[in-house]
Amino acid sequence: MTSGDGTRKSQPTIYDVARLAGVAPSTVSRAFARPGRVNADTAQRIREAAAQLGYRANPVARALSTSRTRMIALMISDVTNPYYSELIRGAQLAASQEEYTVLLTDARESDVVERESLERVLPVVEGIVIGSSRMSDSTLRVIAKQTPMIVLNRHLAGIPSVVTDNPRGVRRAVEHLGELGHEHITYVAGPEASWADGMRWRALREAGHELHLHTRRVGPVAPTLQGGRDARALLRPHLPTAVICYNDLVAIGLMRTLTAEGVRIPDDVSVVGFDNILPAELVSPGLTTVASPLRTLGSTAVGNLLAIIRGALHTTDKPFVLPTRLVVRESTGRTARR
Amino acid sequence: MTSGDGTRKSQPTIYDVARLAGVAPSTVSRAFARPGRVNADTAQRIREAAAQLGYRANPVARALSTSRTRMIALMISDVTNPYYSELIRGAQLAASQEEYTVLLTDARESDVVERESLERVLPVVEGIVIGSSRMSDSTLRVIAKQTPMIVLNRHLAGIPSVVTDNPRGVRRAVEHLGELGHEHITYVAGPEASWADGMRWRALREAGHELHLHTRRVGPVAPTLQGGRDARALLRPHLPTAVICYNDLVAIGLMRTLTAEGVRIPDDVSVVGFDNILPAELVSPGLTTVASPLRTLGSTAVGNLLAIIRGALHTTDKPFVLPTRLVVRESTGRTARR
DNA sequence: GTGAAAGCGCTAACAA
DNA sequence: TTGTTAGCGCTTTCAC
Repeated sequence: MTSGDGTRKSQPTIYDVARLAGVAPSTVSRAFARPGRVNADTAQRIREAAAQLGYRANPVARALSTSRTRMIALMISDVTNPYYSELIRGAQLAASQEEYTVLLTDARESDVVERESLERVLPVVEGIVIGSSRMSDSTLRVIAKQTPMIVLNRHLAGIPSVVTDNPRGVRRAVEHLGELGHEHITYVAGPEASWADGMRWRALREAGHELHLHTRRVGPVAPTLQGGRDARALLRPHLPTAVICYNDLVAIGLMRTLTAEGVRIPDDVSVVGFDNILPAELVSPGLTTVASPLRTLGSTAVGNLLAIIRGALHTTDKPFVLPTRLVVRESTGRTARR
Repeated sequence: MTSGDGTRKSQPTIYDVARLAGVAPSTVSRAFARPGRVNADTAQRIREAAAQLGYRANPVARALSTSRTRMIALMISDVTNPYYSELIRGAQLAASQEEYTVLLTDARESDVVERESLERVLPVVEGIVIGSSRMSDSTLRVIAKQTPMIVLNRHLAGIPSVVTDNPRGVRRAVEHLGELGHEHITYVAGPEASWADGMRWRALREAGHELHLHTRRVGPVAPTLQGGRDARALLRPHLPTAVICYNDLVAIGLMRTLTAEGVRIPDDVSVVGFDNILPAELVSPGLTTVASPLRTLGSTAVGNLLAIIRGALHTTDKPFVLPTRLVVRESTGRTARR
């Protein structure tokens, strides 16, 4: 079969190798799959023949008969968000270690796109990690029934998950702010559907209570730069001295708006984010943030997924918790006011 | 076949649908592939049967018999680099429009990883776009012989490519600097293997010549933040008043180092980058940069690739050129010195 | 240890 | 227009 410009020489098949090596095709197959079950010298002949012909197994054919494609899907809401860069990297790392390929499905912040790309990808992959999704818990459960699945930063009873230790991270941030003399902390909330958002706010309230700091919640806003800009309006009429934002993007958007108004950070207001994405260290002042181990998040998820695919029965229903740490930069400081 | 926890109910096949609809399997196949060639009511029956069973064609089986997987590969050197975020987005956009899936292969800045992931992915895809690659021209040509291919920001005789209009962009940057009173411009070079680097430096020299500005080249440095930091040392003993960097990351790295030293930007030195990645607008001062239409770059590449796959004979050998534009922010200004 | 043969689910001739 | 029949390239019993 030809296509495009010119003829593509079709790859040699297992039959070509078999003929050249003087064995049956099934023996060739065996030689690759279970080298132990074939005579040493036969195997040698086969390997030589294969090398000579430049034989490469056709993964599609293999997948058809074994129904193992050696592909997994990673579903995220927006490739463009720096949050996912490191996560993708981690996922790829873990996958390639076991010779798996990861199919990125980017929802582009749209649920119809999410559905479509999922449908396209689902029948091809052996499992899926949900990096983020707009789908409801029940929809996800339906899918999990069909294919191995693991979710990130979300808790779904019965479905294995990997999450970051929000409570501890928040606690550290609150302590930090407390030490700097702040008495009130305002939380700028992210999407209500976000499990992490709920966790963060709850942890903040609790930590505030324990440490005798007042906490308040405004929002929700979109988890984007624009969301951060929008948050400015929610901070009127009295600008708080300390605010913790749903994520770094929101924090950065807010900081920029504030700075443009002439508000000084951290002198007038301290700002804290979540995740520690690359821009957090690039902006001025540098953003203090509760860092997630993004890369590890990706690799752990894939590692666990692969284990499940291999047949591991994930006994525990508890989420796999990854540690966070507070990265202190210049966006937080002792308040001049009050 | 079961796997993992519990039994996965196997998907209905074309045979199930055929039986339920009371037709031959091939008719079912036809009904989906060429609805025109089947009776309206037969088609209707088939569709109903399929819907009732929840039938979904098995893409693997389809791919095996047609040798069309509806997948293409996008090869990049580093997912973590913000440069690729928008590019990936564009590629996905164009691909999903034609119901193709894109396989991201991330070289992680390593040539062995690049080779491996390419090998794994090549037999599965119908074509490949080279976003960036360490491979030599001749190696790429060998691959191009086997599969449709399109390269970005690189010129390979006989292989279709999409590039950004560096000359014009550089020209605009130089004019801008000239208007601000600068008389010397230093170029911080990127990787020597980079085609874009050569283009940029050459265009800079030419523009400088025409506009009677002195130009100088230092480097090369790595195309990263660290590269930008390293570039600082190359700017001794006399800090130039204007520098153009290979890309935004280098420019940002350099700016940060400079700022940390107390050098004022743009008062002491003006800095220009390339690409206009997200952080360029986030840093302070905002980075003046020659913007590439990143998303369009990705979508154009994929669009052209898909056209070739469909059998378009790409008559022209000339690269497809995309326009650039100068985005002026705060990192450039009138020099105080001289 | 090796070969023969059937089959994975779909498409593509070729007949009818 | 529809059904019949071979495959696509590989894996996997099951004999030998």
